[in-house]
Amino acid sequence: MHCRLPPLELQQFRWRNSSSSGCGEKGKVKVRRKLREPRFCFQTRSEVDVLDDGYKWRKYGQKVVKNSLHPRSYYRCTHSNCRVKKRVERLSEDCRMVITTYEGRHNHTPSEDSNSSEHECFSSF
DNA sequence: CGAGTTTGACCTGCGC
DNA sequence: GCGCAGGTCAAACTCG
Repeated sequence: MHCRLPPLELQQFRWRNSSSSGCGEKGKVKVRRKLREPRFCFQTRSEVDVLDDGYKWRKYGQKVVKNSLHPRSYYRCTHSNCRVKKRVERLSEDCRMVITTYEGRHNHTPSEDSNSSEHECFSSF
């Protein structure tokens, strides 16, 4: 049963408001929502960081967290209409164990497009 | 040439 | 109020 939820849920999501000084043209100072999308945490034991779930992910950041001795990777769905994000963290105790946290829901079919694989059996938050 | 990856800088929230 | 930790973006670089 690798469905245990790590203490990641304690973290809150915040969006950076484009309040770049000097860029008065921005105007979009309104916060991008506190992000109320569901989250799906998965703990998988794999040698690879990214699991090919059928979607295309683009890495947009990497940070080292104190909780883990390994850096955490941040991925984003390449689809323009899909703002789903994925967080991949490696356990310090088990470098073979990776925690994949999905944020949001895909509003499109996987890149394969072979069939609408409704593998959304994720525990709806 | 384009998409994707990498790395650093910057910002925000929370704890002390 | 300040410092720390975590998260995101943007510019530059690389590979296909």
